[in-house]
Amino acid sequence: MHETLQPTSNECTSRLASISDALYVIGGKWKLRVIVSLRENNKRFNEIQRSVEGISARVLSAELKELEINGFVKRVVHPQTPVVVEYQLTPYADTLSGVLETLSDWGAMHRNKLRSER
Amino acid sequence: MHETLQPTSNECTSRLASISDALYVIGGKWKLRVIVSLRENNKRFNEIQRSVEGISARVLSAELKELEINGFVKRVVHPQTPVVVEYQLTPYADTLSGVLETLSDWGAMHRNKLRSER
DNA sequence: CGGTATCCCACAGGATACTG
DNA sequence: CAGTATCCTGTGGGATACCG
Repeated sequence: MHETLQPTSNECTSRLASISDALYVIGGKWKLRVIVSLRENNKRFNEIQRSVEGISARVLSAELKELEINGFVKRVVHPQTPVVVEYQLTPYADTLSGVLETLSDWGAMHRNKLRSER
Repeated sequence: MHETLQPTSNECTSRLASISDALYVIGGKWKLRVIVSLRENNKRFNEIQRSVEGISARVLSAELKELEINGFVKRVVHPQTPVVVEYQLTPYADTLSGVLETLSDWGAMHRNKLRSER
């Protein structure tokens, strides 16, 4: 059961498909950033918008809807006055922890590499 | 040194930045797919194009250039006749292994989840 | 084969204004 | 605050043709 020295072509072809599957739901410019913001305990619409630099209300609204449809986010309305809306990550969103971790670790490493090169 | 139960807000803010850094170079529709294809030992232009479903020559050409600029790919010309061009992943591209692995694992898991739900 | 050149357009997404 | 509506632009990227 030795592994990962050099994956076979078939293994890699399926990797290509799996990567595509992943990118289909969490790809794009904003999805992961919004999720990370939610993990940061930004739960309110405007909080999220402020923390995700550059996203517009219209786009954030759309992204949150997609994330909800795909089971990552739950929209909770607290019927007080004034009404408070809260976005929560679902347990399913936690399955992304590994992805987020390796990606942000890599991003940090890459940034450091660039800095040290200049 | 316990960790990762609930990251602090600051840790997460920097995660947001790191994720953005990562997405800046490997985000977008094609970058990771092209890299995976190269790992699959597709080294020739047309091989890559055939394996990455849907990519056009123009776009693949542009992606390969960006990947080269960012240090993931090396373009090697073998001066035979006819000339053969080969694209190779650099050692630096290997630093993406973890990202690719978690992402494709997650993609496979997600696909299975969707299938079992229908 | 390994691309480049052109042309074109759908659509992601920004800006701004507005609403309950 | 939590969005929606409108309008508009940029550009990612497809199609096709062509070249050394």
